[in-house]
Amino acid sequence: MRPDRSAPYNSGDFPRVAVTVDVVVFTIRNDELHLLLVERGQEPYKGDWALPGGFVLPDEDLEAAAARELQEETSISVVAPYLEQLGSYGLPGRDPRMRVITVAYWAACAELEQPRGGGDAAYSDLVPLAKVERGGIRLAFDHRRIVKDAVERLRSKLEYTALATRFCPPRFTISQLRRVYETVWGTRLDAGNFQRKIRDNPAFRTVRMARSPSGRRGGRPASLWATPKKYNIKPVPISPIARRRLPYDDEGE
Amino acid sequence: MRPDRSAPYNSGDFPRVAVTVDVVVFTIRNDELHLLLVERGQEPYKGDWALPGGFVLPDEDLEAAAARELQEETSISVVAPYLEQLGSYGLPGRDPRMRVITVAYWAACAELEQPRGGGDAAYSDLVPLAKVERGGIRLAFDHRRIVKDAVERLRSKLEYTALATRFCPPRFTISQLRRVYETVWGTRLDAGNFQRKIRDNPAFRTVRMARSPSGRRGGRPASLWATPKKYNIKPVPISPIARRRLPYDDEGE
DNA sequence: ATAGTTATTGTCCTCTATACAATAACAGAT
DNA sequence: ATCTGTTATTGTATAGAGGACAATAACTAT
Repeated sequence: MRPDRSAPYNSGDFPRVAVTVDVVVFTIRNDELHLLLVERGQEPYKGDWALPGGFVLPDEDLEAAAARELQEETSISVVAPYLEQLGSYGLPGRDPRMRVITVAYWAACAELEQPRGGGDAAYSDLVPLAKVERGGIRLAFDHRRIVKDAVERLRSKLEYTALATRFCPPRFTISQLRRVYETVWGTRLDAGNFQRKIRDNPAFRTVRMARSPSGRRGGRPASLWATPKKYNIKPVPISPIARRRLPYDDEGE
Repeated sequence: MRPDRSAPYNSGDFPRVAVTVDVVVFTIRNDELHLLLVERGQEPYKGDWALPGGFVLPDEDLEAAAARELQEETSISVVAPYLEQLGSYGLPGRDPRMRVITVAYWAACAELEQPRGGGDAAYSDLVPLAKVERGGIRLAFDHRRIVKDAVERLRSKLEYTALATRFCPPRFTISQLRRVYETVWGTRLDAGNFQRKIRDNPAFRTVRMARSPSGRRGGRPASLWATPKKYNIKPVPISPIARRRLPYDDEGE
């Protein structure tokens, strides 16, 4: 007997579930991809790390809820974050207390301030993704799975959008942008070819007459580029070593 | 005042929402892309068409719920359907009766039986997508939006996966496969080049020694291919006229 | 055998990605 | 000022992918 969608609702004739949003917040710090996590102060999973998140409010859109969680956890310093829905996770038992379905989002932010420890929410911190992937961090609920999916989405999205700019300040050089790709993909890219890719791609825009100061060690000053408003760009593989693909592995029929 | 995720739950301390799944079922019939829709027998939106869907049961995974809805609506005839989560839709007010968040899925099926009219659910039918896109079908709730997103995902996914095979019977010819691409994308593809793409792509597998009978009008018999187990393939653009892309349109900075 | 039809392979040509070399424009030391 | 080291940017040559279109193969029907 399933409740029929087309029947009139009687309050209480549908299963009781709670809906939350969780956000995987990515940022780059010291040329390393980081994740924003909060330490759980309560059971279950007390002492483990978790994604920032919480209930969706009665009159709040899902994306608004995700944006709110992002704001609450990162204070004022978020400059034009990119926020996208990742998917929903609702395995029965993923939360031992009750049926909770979570709508996961992920965000890409330029340099974040160091999260202040306590406050309303639990203690929060930026954690290197490498540490999480290596298993050096205990994650609550099914958050490891969510992080894994988010990372895959992020890496893949760099290939065919201008999203990488969201990890950069409003004005940046092509070298800085290249570092983003190299950091997120864990590869090295040919500087010359990368330059050309960006220059010729209409999704990326240069700022006239603007040049960055030369670095501490000299070097020709680079011209400055600005983050575009939209992220979809011609699906031009960015790079010489375009992201390494796993070998194809369809086993038999 | 937001309910804090890390606080212990008291039953009732979280907002009351219902969670449903809706499924966008695609199939190809007579070289035309069709959608499975059900006619609503109750208010709201009585008489309009809606996606098949319903509540998620208390101990049911989201994907299981979607698979169940797909089964219930298509009877036994679904051969190895492809089912994937599309995303969640939860704008307050999308259902006038109460707060309902729906997790949308989409499916690609080989030829379906003609849906039997009444039964447990409302009257259901296969509707040409073209008719929906043209506005010739009134869709309930935000289902038009969901369909739009699903169509975009489907079209895009054909580009870099072997998903198109799911619209074919277990054994098919390359020409049949090409018709799938042409139908879904609304384009014409060069038969020779398409042939080569499939032949050289390790994701697609031919069946040794098997040949299709020649058509009613003669013609060289084609060799037969089988649907692969996995769908991810090298991201080789399938085609000469690889799917038309919209021109890039980032306006100013 | 001939014509009509569909499947499959060949050919040529253009465009793109890549490796790698060369040049440009700076800082700092001499 | 000149030289050296460093970073940015442009050039060049080559291999490969994708596409237009021609040619061949293998059937059915007459």
